[in-house]
Amino acid sequence: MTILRIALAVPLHRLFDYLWQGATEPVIGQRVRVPFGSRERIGVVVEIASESAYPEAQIRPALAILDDIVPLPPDFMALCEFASTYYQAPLGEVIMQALPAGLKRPVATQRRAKRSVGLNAPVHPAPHLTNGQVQVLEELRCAKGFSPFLLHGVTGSGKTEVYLRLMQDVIEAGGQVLLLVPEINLTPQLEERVRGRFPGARLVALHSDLAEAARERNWCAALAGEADIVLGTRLAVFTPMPCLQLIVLDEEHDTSFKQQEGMRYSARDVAVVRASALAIPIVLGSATPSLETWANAQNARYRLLSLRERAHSEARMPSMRLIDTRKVVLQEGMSEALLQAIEERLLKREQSLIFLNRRGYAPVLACPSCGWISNCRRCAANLVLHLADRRLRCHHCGFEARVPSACPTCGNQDIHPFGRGTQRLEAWLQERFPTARVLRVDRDSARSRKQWEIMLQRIRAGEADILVGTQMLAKGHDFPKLTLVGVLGSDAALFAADWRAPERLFAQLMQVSGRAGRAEHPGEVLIQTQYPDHPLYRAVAEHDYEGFAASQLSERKQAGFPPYAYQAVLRAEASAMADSLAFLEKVRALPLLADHALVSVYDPVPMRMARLANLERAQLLAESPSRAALQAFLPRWRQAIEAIKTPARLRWHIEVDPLEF
DNA sequence: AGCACGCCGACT
DNA sequence: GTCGGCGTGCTC
Repeated sequence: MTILRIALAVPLHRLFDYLWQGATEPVIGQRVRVPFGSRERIGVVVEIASESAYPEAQIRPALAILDDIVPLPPDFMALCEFASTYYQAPLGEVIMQALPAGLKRPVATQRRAKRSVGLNAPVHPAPHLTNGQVQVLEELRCAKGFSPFLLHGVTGSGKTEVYLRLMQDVIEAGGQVLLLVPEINLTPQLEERVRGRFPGARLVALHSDLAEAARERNWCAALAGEADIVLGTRLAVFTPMPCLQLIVLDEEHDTSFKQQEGMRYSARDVAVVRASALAIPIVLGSATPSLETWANAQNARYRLLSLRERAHSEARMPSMRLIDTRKVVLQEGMSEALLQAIEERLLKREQSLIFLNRRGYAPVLACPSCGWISNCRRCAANLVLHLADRRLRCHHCGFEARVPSACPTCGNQDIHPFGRGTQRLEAWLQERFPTARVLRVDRDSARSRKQWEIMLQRIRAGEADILVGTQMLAKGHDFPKLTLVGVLGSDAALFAADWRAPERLFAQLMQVSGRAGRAEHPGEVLIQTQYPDHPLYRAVAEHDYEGFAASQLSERKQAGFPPYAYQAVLRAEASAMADSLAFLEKVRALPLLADHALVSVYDPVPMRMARLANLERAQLLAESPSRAALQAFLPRWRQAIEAIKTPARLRWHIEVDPLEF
């Protein structure tokens, strides 16, 4: 008797046994079509056994073993098993989320083995390396077996060139490379640059924007070993690659590497585990590494490599100025110094960027006579005024309403927008500098990837003088004519309840500063703040990541926060907060905590965004100074929670290593 | 998660 | 009299 133990995409932490009566010999990692309940499903063979613990009469025969693709390789299966255990996610869901949609459907759709057309990218010659790059490469090339590296280098220091050289070695030796980038960075520019350097190699992209057929084609090319380079976002960390010999993860601090739905994994952490299991090198790159990664570099778990200078020796670091807004008169939130700096750029036909991380016209609409403010009825959040299309919008759930002409509570016609967003700033700047071409770049003006591409091109071509943008504009783009960056409204993050906010603010400010002045033009950064003496701003002004990181890490150590503690949260959501909290109280009272002395479980608390899309959310934090202790606790905890009878319509999930609370 | 089965309210 | 609401339980 041949029993196939099958992983299916259901939220159950178990495998399903099926009888195999076919002529072919089954192999672990093959896809199978099986009857499941009243319908058919695709699953993956995880184990092959000669008997089953399940009542024999209830075992159904598997319908077919699918051989349209080669079996998923053992290292892929092992990676999924790791993720399943580490993140407390059912193995079937982990495996199936890694497959393209077409391979999960039980009805066989027509698949054409069409080769993706290699775009004829212009060939880019390899530039000359700086001394720093040469040194770093020398060290990287000595790597044997599992070697995690942190490549720390300021914007423009030439990290990408280092990746490309390293990739070249691997490709020439016949290996595959996995190049992971944050969502926003996956632009045709990067793809073209990589293609241009390896005209003979096959590069495939894997990200969520890809059409289903293209994604499947690319994924299959990776699995078949035909793709030399896989360039992808977080989901690509699970791409099966039989000859994988190098992983590069750029902008490792970027939070888009964290999956926020379903299995909430960190693609960066999974990538490191994958490299470790395969005994291959992995390079994490960043100008502002996450504190977790920095701590790993400090304690020598990762090897730290630094690029200290910009690759164009004539391109100096931008000069940084903090403008104390307590002492100056502001016009629409802008200081005279900043306005003057913009004016100068206009005269010199250079570009300015005003960074304001707040979309819309104004963050809230309010009635001064009765105190009404525009609230989302589904969330604990304000409705943001978007004057461009006269709508009030919730940035959390997407709820929209038209702008009322009078206060809905008291009828007062004199309601006002409060605060400032990018739209308001754009309008004002256009009025203030009537001959300048003002371009706003945020998620509203650059809705699709296509629109975003067009905007990037226009900026690069010098078709805009003043850019007003959110963090969209901060990340990894080269604007040769941009020499001034102004930062507005960043003080709020200094005092946010979220203890990771300073880390994010620092990274954001360094990143946006990096937009100023590349190539031959020196850059200038003006940060408007009421706290010019705050240590975070001082560190930013001095380009002092290391000092900032050291002080943050010592604070974290003092407070017992990650990376000096390991965390998992249990989150519950229901239509009433009382239900969510009551459920978590029940979990809190579970007796098994006594067995896990090194694990603490705190009291249930409402989440920071307590109400989202009509769901009231609360959470319970589990914490331990030992990752092993937490990992031992989690499966037992999860099982005990599963046994609790949950009130109707209450949903819960566990998130390991949460980034937000 | 689906999807069936099952038991109570307003409709042709 | 039935269509359908979503609570409950099961899936090898």
